[in-house]
Amino acid sequence: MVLNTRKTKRKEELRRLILDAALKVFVEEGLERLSIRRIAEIIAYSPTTIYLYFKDKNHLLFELCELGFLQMAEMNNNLSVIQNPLERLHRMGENYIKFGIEHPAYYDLMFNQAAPMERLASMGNTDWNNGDQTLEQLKGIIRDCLKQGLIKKGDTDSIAMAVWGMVHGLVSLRVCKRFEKLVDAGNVVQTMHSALDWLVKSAETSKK
Amino acid sequence: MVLNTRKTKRKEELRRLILDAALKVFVEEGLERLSIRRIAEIIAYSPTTIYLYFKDKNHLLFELCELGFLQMAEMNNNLSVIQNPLERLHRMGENYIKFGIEHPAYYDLMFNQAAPMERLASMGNTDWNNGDQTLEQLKGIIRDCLKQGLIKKGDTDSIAMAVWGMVHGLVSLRVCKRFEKLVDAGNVVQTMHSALDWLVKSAETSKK
DNA sequence: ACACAAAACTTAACACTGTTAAGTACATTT
DNA sequence: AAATGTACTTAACAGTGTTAAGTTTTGTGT
Repeated sequence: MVLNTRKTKRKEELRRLILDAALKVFVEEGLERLSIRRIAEIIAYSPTTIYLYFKDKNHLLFELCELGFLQMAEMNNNLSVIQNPLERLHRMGENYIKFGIEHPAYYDLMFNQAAPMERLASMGNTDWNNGDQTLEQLKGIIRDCLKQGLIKKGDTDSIAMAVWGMVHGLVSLRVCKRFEKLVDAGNVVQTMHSALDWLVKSAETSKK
Repeated sequence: MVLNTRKTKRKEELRRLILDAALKVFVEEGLERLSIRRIAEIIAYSPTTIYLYFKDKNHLLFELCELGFLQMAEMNNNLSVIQNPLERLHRMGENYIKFGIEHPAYYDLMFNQAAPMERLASMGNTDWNNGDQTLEQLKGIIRDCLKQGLIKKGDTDSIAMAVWGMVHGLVSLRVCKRFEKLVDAGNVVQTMHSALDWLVKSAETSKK
């Protein structure tokens, strides 16, 4: 028993070592430079050893994704203290943008790359826990906004997808290097925020 | 002179043959299966021949992008007949969604993949004509909306990025297979449209 | 302490990828 | 007919993910 846990612990340690090395490479050098052999080199093991801990590269990338979602969820811890649902919605959007700007490699992997989703597909798993969880949080906030009459009436799901779609679209354009070609490089973040501001303000019920 | 044009014509023909083959592969089998060797096999030439017509794979992909933008621009030909700028805005969004749904491989290449943009970067070209052109068209429509007081006052650029961001975000989530994991597969397109409807309605000045 | 079994790890290889240097075959010009 | 230039190919390099088979290390029971 004790031996068993110690054994699994050792296994967990190398697993973690692999993930850390992978993280380091793809954050510092980009996803295209993240190869099995490159990871192996860093942790000073043979490339094939990695396959004893991860079924294939997609599985490894998927777990990096999970780490990313963990970090994103952490970033949203500051939401609970905000009383006003509309403000909470606004802040969630700002958090999202912040995450994308600060962790573009993570973001790309979590939302743009095909590889991590292929892991899900290969296991017959049709739903996507991490994405769903974040979306549910967003929907909850929007429901609160609707309940309190802070935004105009509408279908929760449609509004949620509109809001998420917009922030994702902005971050995605930036991460995929389409944004900076169209807006002055210095203004990118500012433009993203003012677009979000406009959206929230548009959705708001005119109080008067 | 005549010889010269005939010669360049022959060159153009093989160029086009390569692009067509590339198009066929990446539309039917996906971008990851589009390799130089695969193209060469289809056109029955040696792989290296392709390098006589395209500097590298990024240049080839960039030109596929251009074809995509051409097609997208064609799709927007139906805008000019619409008198009401707000309706025109709405339709432009619908066109965008339609394009993304009908040509996911093209869309991925045009907006998500790094490769085509690397061509621009490698040539020191910092701006992005095709994207800019589409964005300018959008801005023009928004300016018309503002001028006629059809939407609430706001900065043209911010509104443009909000609108483009949203439709791009939705299409992008769908193309990258994040959408269908969160919404019933049958409802994807419908959800996208109702999100767009909500946005346009929110932006609209309440007439009464 | 020793033999055996199981776990951990490596070597070598396969089938791919983009890309380039060098060589060949053919058409055109002189 | 010889020389030049164009079009194309062969062979190779350096890299990728991945697997089968072999080796080394570790743990266990006697």
